[in-house]
Amino acid sequence: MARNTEEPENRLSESRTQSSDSPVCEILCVHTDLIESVRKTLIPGGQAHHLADLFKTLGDPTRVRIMDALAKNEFCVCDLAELLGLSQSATSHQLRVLRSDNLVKYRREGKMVYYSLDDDHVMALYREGLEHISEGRKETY
Amino acid sequence: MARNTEEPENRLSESRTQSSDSPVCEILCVHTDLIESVRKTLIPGGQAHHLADLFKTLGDPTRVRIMDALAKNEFCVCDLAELLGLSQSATSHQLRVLRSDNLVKYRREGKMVYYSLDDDHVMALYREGLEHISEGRKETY
DNA sequence: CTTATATATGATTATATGTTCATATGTATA
DNA sequence: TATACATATGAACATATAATCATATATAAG
Repeated sequence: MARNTEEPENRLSESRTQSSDSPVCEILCVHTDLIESVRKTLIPGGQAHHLADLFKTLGDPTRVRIMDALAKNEFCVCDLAELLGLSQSATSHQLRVLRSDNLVKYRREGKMVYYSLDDDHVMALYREGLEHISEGRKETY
Repeated sequence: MARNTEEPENRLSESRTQSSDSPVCEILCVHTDLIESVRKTLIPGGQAHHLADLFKTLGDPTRVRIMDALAKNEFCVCDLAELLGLSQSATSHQLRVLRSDNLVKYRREGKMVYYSLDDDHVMALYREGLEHISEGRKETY
């Protein structure tokens, strides 16, 4: 885990290399060893991109509302559109985005396609977000 | 919880009102009662917007990498910039975004400002996302 | 007060993206 | 095959946003 309680500890024992020639700290300002040690544990760029895509997919009000509806019941596209006041096209486009990140699954039944959350894991992710915003902060909207 | 296992149950006992006059299902195609019942439980638009903002904030590779670094240690802005290969300005801008959603907190120490994850809850949210993408799906990148 | 440095921020620009419109695909039925 | 309808999708457009650049603010030291 991270330590962010009291004072910086190992932080102070670092081999500082304050580059006093650069106007803004271009090379590095502090804690070389710490940086090098943490650098090895960082998420690879590809994974970061991938994870960002997942969150980005959830980062749209329409898709949140779709997720919220599907968290309560499975729905066909037309029901979803009616329920959320969206066009059929917009709904389908958004479902496609959710599908691409494996957030929802679907099953065909005749002409209709029923969508639902992909698994309980997705539900957990969604609820974790809900919890965060329910902590009494950022009372906008 | 949602039921999305076997066949639609209550779904079939609905008072269908298939509008056979509209070319594309504009009013509603199916399951009127279900829709009305679920509609009452839907997340309010403001909250949906708010939650989307939270996810959107996490939906950028740079911010994911910042979160990842802060999940391991607190860092001053300059360290973060060096660690992630970002400009000071870009780093600061992104930290501002993370701050606005209460994902990170900071403390001042002299000229420097140290950032860390806001709380363990944020860590849980981040890890929930990490888990999702680590399930062997979407092996792009 | 002046200088130096760490951080924050406004403006600009290039890129990404959500919706709409039109149309295509898939399925059922006559 | 032809028609109807549920869903999917490509193109276009308007809006959002991340990085850069320039500059402002904040703190420390002289």
